[in-house]
Amino acid sequence: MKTKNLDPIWRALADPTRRSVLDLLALGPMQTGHLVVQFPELCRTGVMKHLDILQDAGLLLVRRDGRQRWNYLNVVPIQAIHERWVAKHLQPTASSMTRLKQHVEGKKS
Amino acid sequence: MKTKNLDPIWRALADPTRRSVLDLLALGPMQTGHLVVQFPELCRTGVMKHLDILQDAGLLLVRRDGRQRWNYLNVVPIQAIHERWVAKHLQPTASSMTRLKQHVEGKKS
DNA sequence: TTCATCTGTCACTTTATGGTGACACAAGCG
DNA sequence: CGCTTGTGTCACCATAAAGTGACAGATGAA
Repeated sequence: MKTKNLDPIWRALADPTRRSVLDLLALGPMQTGHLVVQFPELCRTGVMKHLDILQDAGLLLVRRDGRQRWNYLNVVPIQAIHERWVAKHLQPTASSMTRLKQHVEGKKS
Repeated sequence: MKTKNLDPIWRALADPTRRSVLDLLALGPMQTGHLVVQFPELCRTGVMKHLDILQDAGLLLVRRDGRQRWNYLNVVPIQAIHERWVAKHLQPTASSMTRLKQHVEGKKS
């Protein structure tokens, strides 16, 4: 497998509005219009631009049904960031999770 | 404890250069000048602006020694992001780590 | 068909961000 | 004292990004 670039994912996650969108989608898929009304301080076009960025990052999956568009959360990119960056930096600290993992695996080093 | 805002942390992590800085500091503390030469495509001022942003996010700790400044990596904000955001989103998927954890703990639910 | 609804797209403005050069300053060293 | 070294700071520029209104298209209902 080729090494995917994490930059678009980081960029997408940088914005608080986009993270709110992901939080909403974590509750279940939503159609665009219903997602827009969750952000009264923004216009529809503004929200849709955020959705585009999330989609480009692979965090948002889209399924069309008639004239409605359903937006799904995809956690795979989050997992990629976690495994290829966050975990790497937290490893030296020996967090509870990694310590537990090493304990179970029978400490190889 | 009051709920700290994660926004500056996300913003700091959004830039690839800043993530490279953190990668370097993960190897050990460095003084600013030595950090600057690691980025030949940037000028000193540019690197220092990145350091400022990292410092504001709490990802970078500074200790002065005479006319030299030593930059330290601080993983606590990364841990905060992991615990208060990443883990929350990865939980429903039951990643290998969490599945393992639940297995060991004797599946409470 | 006619109309309302949901979505897509375009041009545009404004603000934030990344990046640079110039200057200033204090700490060491001769 | 002078001089170099390592930082700090300021004004400035170019570009990216957030945000908006207007218009167009396609679907579904009456």
